[in-house]
Amino acid sequence: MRFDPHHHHHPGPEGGCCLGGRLRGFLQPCLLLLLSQGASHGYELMERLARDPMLPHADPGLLYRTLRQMEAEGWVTSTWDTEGQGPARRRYTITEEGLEFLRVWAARLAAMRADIDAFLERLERDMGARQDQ
Amino acid sequence: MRFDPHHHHHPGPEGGCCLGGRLRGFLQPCLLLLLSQGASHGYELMERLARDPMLPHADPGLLYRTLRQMEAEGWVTSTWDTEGQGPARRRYTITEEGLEFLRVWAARLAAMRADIDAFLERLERDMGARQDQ
DNA sequence: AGCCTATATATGTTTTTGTCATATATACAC
DNA sequence: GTGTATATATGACAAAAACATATATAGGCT
Repeated sequence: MRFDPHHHHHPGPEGGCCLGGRLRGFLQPCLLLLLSQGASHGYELMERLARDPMLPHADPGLLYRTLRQMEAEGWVTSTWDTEGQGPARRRYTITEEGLEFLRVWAARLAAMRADIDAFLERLERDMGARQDQ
Repeated sequence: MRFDPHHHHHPGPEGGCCLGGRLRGFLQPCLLLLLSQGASHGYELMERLARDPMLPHADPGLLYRTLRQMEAEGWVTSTWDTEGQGPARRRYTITEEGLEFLRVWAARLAAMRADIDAFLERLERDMGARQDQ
């Protein structure tokens, strides 16, 4: 079966992380997380994202562009890989700066989690009070 | 002292929620939360956001446009308020649909929180393993 | 009257991010 | 050859946010 990016339709609550599309720039740490486990190329990263229930699906256009941007930023480096069958792959490797950026994202996410908690608590209190009326 | 939207510069970790700007469309539930506590107008909402350490600061342009959008969506209604001194205010009142939308956001935030947890846990495991090498 | 500040709303432009569609090329199976 | 899988890339567009600016009312001060 061909990998079809148009079979996206977020199948519901069963699988797929809901942060993609909502949390700005979240694709970058997701790609860095995968690359921290070993070098890879765009098509494979796309498949790994699609298979992984903890990570959001990515549009191919966005994915390839994001990888190029990350290279420009210095988070990854790339080399052409012509070994193996099929068309040439651009093989991406994470850099030390990329790992550092991933740690920055971790701190950012922890802070966001705290903010979400505070917001939800307040909402619950307010909405609860509203029902009591 | 005049209310200056350009004194934004996110003063650091001391105050202000970091979700603004990162979480797409988050301004809407923030405004609805404030409006659920009573009708208000744009300028006042802006000041309340700026004062509230749990909510993100909003650019005036974005805030007024967002309020008009929310009215088009049916989450709020507005009437001109010419009482009191100064220029006329557009007074916004939350609707039943607005409250419902706020509940939808609550569910969305809870799901995002869970996804952040999962991501951070995995990151910690992976980065921990990397250090052990 | 003229000027400044506070109050209040609104529009215009640009950047970033994400979505959707499409183009291009290699290689293998039939 | 035709079709499918693999692989990368670009173009057009939409939404949200950031940044800049425009407009108007009203009160205080000189």
